Amino acid sequence: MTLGSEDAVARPRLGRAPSTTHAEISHVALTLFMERGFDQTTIDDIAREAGIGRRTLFRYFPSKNDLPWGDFGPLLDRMREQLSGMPDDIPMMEQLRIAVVEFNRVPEEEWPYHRRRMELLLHVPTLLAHSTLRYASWRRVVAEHVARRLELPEQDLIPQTMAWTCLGVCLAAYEKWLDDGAAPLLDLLDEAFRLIDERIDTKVVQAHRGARG
Amino acid sequence: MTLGSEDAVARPRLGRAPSTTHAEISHVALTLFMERGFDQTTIDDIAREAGIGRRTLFRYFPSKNDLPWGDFGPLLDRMREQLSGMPDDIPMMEQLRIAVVEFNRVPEEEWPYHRRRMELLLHVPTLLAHSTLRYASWRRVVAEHVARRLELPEQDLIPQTMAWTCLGVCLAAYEKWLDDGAAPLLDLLDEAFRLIDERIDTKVVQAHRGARG
DNA sequence: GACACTAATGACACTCAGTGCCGTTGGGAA
DNA sequence: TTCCCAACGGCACTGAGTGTCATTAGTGTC
Repeated sequence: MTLGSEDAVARPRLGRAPSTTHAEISHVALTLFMERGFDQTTIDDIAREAGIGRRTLFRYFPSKNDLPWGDFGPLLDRMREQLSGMPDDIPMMEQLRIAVVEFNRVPEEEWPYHRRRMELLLHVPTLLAHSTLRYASWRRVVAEHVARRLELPEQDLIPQTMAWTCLGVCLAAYEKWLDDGAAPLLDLLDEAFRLIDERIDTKVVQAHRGARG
Repeated sequence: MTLGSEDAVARPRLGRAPSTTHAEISHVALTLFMERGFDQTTIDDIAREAGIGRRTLFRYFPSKNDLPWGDFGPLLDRMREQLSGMPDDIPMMEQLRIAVVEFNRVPEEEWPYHRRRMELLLHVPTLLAHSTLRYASWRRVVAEHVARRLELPEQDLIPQTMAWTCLGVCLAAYEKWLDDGAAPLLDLLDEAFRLIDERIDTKVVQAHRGARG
């Protein structure tokens, strides 16, 4: 859930060079969004501030809602690879915990932007809604892994529900991170997954017991 | 997750009478969306077909994305009441199952529309995204109940995660319902909740055992 | 039946997101 | 230098959503 690296990978030396990067535009947008609010910032404001044409901005990002996200695809690929390369002798929940924590690791220079990013994504209704589409591909990665691991079809109830649960855990950890501001994100995520791993099989039992006793 | 009753409750007999209802507009919209596709249907198309002005349509629904939903608020209130009035001697997961099944009960005359509605909400990206905002209030109701029941703060990890899990279960059941088309929705929901209730405490253990053994 | 009150309606104008089109720009290769 | 090609940016257009305001149509009163 971070912005990812610059786009400068290895251009096949042909045609005019790009005049900017996803990261640069995203940073400008994040700053303006935090200053004026998401709805009060127009695409023209951002384009002007970034020193590019409005039309160009829409070539980098398909919509205003995508601006805070930066470049999401590569991160997802990395997580998929990491999960599929995970040794089988690790318990599933632990695999998921490790992969999720790793997925959320952000280069230090991105930290201030990452906080703004998540602040916006979780609290601006429009962005909250749009995020669903990103989360859907993320959940897919989790569901795939769980399905493979438990030898079930991906569409089965267990992998699907597990993916939703993982997403919920992550978002709860993010909320906490934004709230108290002191604890490092990765610690919170790690802790949350351990807690769920430990309690997920007892919380329902507790409820039963509480009801029966 | 249905459209709910007509708006004709008990108008305080003053001023001009409304010329239509949420349900009526929603039905017109659902029909057009299914015929031409969501993106290919404009607000003007719907207003014209419903025989009202474009401006009037926006007084009934705040956005195009809200058209399939109808009137959601009252349903949510009903579920909240039902959960809070639930006897304590019923296990929590069973309480949730009953409330969720009841929440999804739809009057028979709504059935054909309900199918279109869910088809759209789950498969049109824009609507899928927008639904998040509705789901958020739904999750809140679940989280509130779980928190009260387990005597935890609502913001705690367990209630939050439980709410996400319930949402995931519901959506998985809905997907299945749309897919095979034969089984009644309420049966699928009931079945899914029972399955999760039964397996949620073993699935992780299975994974552990599978890994260790 | 005329009048007053009030709420719903619809027409108009406006902002802004997003798209298609097309001529321009500038870096690398021949 | 010239050619090639991708990135750029301007322009015009569609469609969602909003603010404003005059009009319409019920209800109660005289």
